[in-house]
Amino acid sequence: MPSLPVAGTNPWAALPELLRARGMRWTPQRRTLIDVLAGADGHLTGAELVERCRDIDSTTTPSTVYRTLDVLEELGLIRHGHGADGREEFHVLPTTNHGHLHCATCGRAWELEAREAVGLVRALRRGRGFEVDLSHVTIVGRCANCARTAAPAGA
Amino acid sequence: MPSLPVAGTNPWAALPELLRARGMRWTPQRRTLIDVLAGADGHLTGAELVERCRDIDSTTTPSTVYRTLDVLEELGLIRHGHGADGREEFHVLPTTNHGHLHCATCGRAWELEAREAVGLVRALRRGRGFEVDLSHVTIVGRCANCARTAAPAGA
DNA sequence: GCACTTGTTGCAAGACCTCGCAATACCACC
DNA sequence: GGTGGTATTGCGAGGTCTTGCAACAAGTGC
Repeated sequence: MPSLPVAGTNPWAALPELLRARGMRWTPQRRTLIDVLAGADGHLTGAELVERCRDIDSTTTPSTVYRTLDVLEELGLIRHGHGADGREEFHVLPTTNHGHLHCATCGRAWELEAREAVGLVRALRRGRGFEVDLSHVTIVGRCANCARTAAPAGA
Repeated sequence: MPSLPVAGTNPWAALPELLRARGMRWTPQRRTLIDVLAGADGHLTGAELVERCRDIDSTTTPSTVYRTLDVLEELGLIRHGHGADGREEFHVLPTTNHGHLHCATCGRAWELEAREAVGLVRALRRGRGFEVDLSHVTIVGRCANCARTAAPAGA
């Protein structure tokens, strides 16, 4: 299980050590991706990440970025989920465990706080023994704005 | 909004009429897809559907299948969501509105019944005015089996 | 400082899905 | 049954992401 860096310190700074401690390596390509991640919090798609890495180092290849993202996720530094269109979305430094809300009409996204989902999480645990990974959850629907504008859905 | 065929009748049989009533057309390609859908209930990925259509008619092209699926979804005959890996999953004849539960470890999937999610749905409606589209929801986590086998997750 | 081990990279191929465009063929109407 | 409008198809190109493989280079020990 990921041993997260001490809270309060800059987790990116500790990454080279963290990698080496696990027999992994600190490479220029990884540094590039970290630079991008450190400078951008919030939600990013895989493609965006690749593009920003290319801005810094034009030789960046997608496979390296995606593989490094896997590593970072294993270390607990990022989380990924899937947006409403199934595209990957990465979330930097998930200090609070949360899911996502996605409006199918306007495309905007919000964070779904753990306390909002606690009922569902508990119900599934009790009823089925199912452990929800909230960070991976994307709830699709219609936001207040779009629900008002459009006619209410039939079903 | 979709005017569903009368409950109890075979909705596939009514499809040609339903299409024509909307100025749409009944084509051999669509018939092929319907044959596949009628013979397979449950959850299917887009790729699976394409493949099965090719078994019947080897000239089937993916774009046609995906476009027909869009049409069928508009008519309310199928629903699509995204599995844990972000791949599209189609659900045939959604008689009950439900979401999906997906185990990230073993890959199995279950249906998430509306009553299990009612708390979340209500909370989001009250708190944010957000209307959840349950059929599009996939909750990822670990099923009872896998949760028992593996060490419990840290967070 | 140098050689070695092996984790990483970059490439190429491929899977899945989308989109624009020209050709086709459904089907409403006469 | 023939005709015409237009929904639909098939193709090709493109975008996102994954995987296998050979070559490379980070970090270790001498």
